[in-house]
Amino acid sequence: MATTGTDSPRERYRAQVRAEITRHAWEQMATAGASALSLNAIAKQMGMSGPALYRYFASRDDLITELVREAYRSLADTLHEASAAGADLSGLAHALRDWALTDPHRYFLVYGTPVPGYQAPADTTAISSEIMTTLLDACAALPRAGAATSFDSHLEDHRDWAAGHHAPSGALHRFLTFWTRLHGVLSLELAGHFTGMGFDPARLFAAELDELMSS
Amino acid sequence: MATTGTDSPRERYRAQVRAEITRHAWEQMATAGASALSLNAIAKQMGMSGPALYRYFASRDDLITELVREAYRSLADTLHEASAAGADLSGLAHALRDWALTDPHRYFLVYGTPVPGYQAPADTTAISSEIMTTLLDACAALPRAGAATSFDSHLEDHRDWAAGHHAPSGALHRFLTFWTRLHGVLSLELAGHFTGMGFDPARLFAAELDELMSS
DNA sequence: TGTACATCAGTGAACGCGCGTTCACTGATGTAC
DNA sequence: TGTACATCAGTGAACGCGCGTTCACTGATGTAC
Repeated sequence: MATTGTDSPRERYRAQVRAEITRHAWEQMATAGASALSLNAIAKQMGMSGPALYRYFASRDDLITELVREAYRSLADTLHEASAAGADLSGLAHALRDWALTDPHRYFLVYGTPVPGYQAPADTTAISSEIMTTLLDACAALPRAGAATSFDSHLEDHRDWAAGHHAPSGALHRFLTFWTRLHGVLSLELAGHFTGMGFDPARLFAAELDELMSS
Repeated sequence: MATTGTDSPRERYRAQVRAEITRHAWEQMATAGASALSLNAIAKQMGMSGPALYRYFASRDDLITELVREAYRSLADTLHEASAAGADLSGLAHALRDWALTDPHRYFLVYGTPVPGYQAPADTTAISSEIMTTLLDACAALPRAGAATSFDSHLEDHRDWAAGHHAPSGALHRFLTFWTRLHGVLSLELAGHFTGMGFDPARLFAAELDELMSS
């Protein structure tokens, strides 16, 4: 027993090839879109035969699931790191924006048009709530300005989703507006709906963020 | 010359069949998603052979283009009608929301994840600016509250997109926040990102709209 | 009103294509004594 | 250190499938005199 099962040469090799497969999958997605993802095309690009990929992924759906997982994991890590480096809610917003601009297709795979019939695996919802918690912490750390609204009290009655988090309902509300407003700007920007309009989307993002931080 | 060329029986029949094709196309889209749209499947559903559809659409891309056009046209008409019936910006927001909830796939076809390589035809951008104009009118009709921001003056320098509209930059700003914020809530709601969270998305939408109307 | 002709909707066969996936196999890599 | 065996990555052939699209055709509908 020189090496453990999880670190044997073969396991390491497997992990490398798996990573190379998903790397090519991301490239192909950026070129042809999420729906055009093809195992055979990826194999060809890697100089392998098509069936070879079945050593690494049980099916095409399995590969897509892995991509979704990678996308969630990457965003959660990005926010964790920013938070650990002392970023406040504004810092997290910029980390989110940078992450989205780095690879728009990755962003859309998580927050874009849903694929009918595709059901996200359980562990991605766990990562999703990691992301929520990080953002909620940052929201709760901000001083509360303005009076409580009727939506605040509605949230007080429906706060199960903020699993165990003790943030006041004002922070929950701020988290939701943070999420929806920044997603609104980002997704329209990434989808190209501002191209040709002339103004700088980064400044719209900044303006929305300003209002979020001071409300 | 009993009937004009645009109203001959044959032309009328053509228009009917075209409409039936797009009707089935929308159904298929709701079931299997935009990328799974298939001419052969539509033909089968209509009890026709596949090649028959080529009398009505030159190609699959041509059909998709028609769907995009229909979606834009439908939204523009919806907002026009609401506006003509005396709706203010808040009324337009509810018309938009109702329109989106009626057929989420239609909404996503216009504002969702872009299909790489697909270029919208010129006339849809014309309809798109009809939509903008209607919303801008409603924004300009609202009293301006709050001081001008630096983003307002940035917009003053880049207002070409508001083609010929004489709205003050504050109205342009309000239009952009209207668009991005409501799209943020709507798209996340329609994509199912709020399911299981417990709160009522309609109330979040209303809360955001309240803030838009009073800022 | 009736006949001759043109238009055009729809069919069925056929094309090439790339897809996901299976299967039996070869050959290299790692393991056990 | 060397041999015998097990594991497993990758291949090539093959499967059935549905796709978009073309083509030559039939038959019904509309038009012109």
